[in-house]
Amino acid sequence: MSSEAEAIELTAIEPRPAKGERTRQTILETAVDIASVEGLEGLTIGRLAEALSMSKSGLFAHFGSKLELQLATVDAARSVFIGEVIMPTLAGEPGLARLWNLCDAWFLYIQGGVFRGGCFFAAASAEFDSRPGPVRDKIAAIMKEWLAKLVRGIMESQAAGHILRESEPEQIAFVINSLQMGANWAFQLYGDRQAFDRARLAMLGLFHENATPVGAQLLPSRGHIRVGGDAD
Amino acid sequence: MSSEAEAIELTAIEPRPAKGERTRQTILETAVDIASVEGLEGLTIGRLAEALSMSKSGLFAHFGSKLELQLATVDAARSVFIGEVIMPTLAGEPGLARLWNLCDAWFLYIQGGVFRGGCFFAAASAEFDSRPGPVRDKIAAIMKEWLAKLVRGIMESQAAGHILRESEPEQIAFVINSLQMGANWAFQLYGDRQAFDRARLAMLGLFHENATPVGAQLLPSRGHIRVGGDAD
DNA sequence: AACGTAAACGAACGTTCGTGCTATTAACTA
DNA sequence: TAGTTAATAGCACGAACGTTCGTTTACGTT
Repeated sequence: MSSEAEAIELTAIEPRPAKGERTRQTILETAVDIASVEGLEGLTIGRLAEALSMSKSGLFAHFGSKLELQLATVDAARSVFIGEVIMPTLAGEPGLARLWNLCDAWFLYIQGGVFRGGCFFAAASAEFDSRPGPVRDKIAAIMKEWLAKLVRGIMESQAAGHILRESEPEQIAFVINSLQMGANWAFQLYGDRQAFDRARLAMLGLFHENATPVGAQLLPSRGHIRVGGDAD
Repeated sequence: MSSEAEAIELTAIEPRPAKGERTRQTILETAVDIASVEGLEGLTIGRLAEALSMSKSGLFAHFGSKLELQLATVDAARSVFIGEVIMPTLAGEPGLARLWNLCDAWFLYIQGGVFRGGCFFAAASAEFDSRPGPVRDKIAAIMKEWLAKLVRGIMESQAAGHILRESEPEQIAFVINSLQMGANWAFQLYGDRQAFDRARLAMLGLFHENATPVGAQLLPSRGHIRVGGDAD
């Protein structure tokens, strides 16, 4: 883990980051970009160095091993995800409206092409789901964070009286996540932008099924989502 | 493509397959197994040869290039999928019952561990969705076959009066596929067998939403599916 | 301005990758 | 059973992999 870096960051009284840390950040930005397309194994030190116009060895010294590079890359992707999806939806009071915004932010995150290869973690978990080790563990933990975030949002909506108490939060979270996976899959493989409308439509249906009357009023009307745009 | 092999198979009047074809088949069985775990890029000629206790060059001669090996492997996986999911559900008359059986066969195909790495095509499409070329094209085409199969099943159910005419088949097929992706993802990453129950439950809900009264009677009752078993 | 450290480089390592050759063995045919 | 073709092995190649080394450049501090 990056305990060393964090310890340094804590002891230091926030000076402007050292040269090394700055390039490390630059490296990781490119690493995330490459890994989202080529995968975390396809992310090669040589290729990464070439993309950054620096030497393999100079780059390598920042991480010490490929494994550490992969872990750092996953961490960097997590930061991007948090900044892109989580942070913008922290404002607003807990409830169904905020939950919908969170889900919507996820779609925007994919549609906006934050990662060139689509959802970084969908790709990474597919790549590492059969490769035991620290990388897999980290990816699994991060995705659990996301699922837990969804579950929490659903429970908050229940507490606010927006979602039926008898609905099971884990079940709803599973379906939300599945629709996101499905949309990302269709978009990546076919460039199908309709998939986002389909997923949103299905998600709206899911929410309406489980919403109380007061909760239902917080959702956009079904008519606002039209499945159209480019097929194939 | 395997046009050469097919031509040979057609001109011959079905004698027992020649030695070459037999070993080619053996190679592909192992190739599919490895690729489902390590991916189609991780499927290395050296590793494959070692797993089969044969020489790299001897194995290589069967395909002529890595690309052809990958294409043949994808084709072989398709055959397995057809034998495991499609064929068993060809019997029975078109309608909602058969459609449900088809979806159920898919879950059994994953739960049964037909491929060690889970759904071969889910893994393959995630791996190649950002790598243009013949392999990607083939995977995309095969997955389109599957989606088309689902759409056809839904349309047949509409024709049989089991599914509402105003329901859009493509939308339903998208959700079915998403739930399958989601279940496969959760099972591969967390070993979560509950995910199958969750996906089945959601799918049953989807079908009930879109079913006519007569169609609804063809579905298993919601109570038959209990979410339980091992959590992670 | 000079020093000490941190960062980047260039070259080389042992492997493994995919892909050609040329033999040699095994399988089918006459 | 002999002869021919098909199948497999052996070896070598250039390139790229992750990693290590010693050296050189650049930065940050007194």
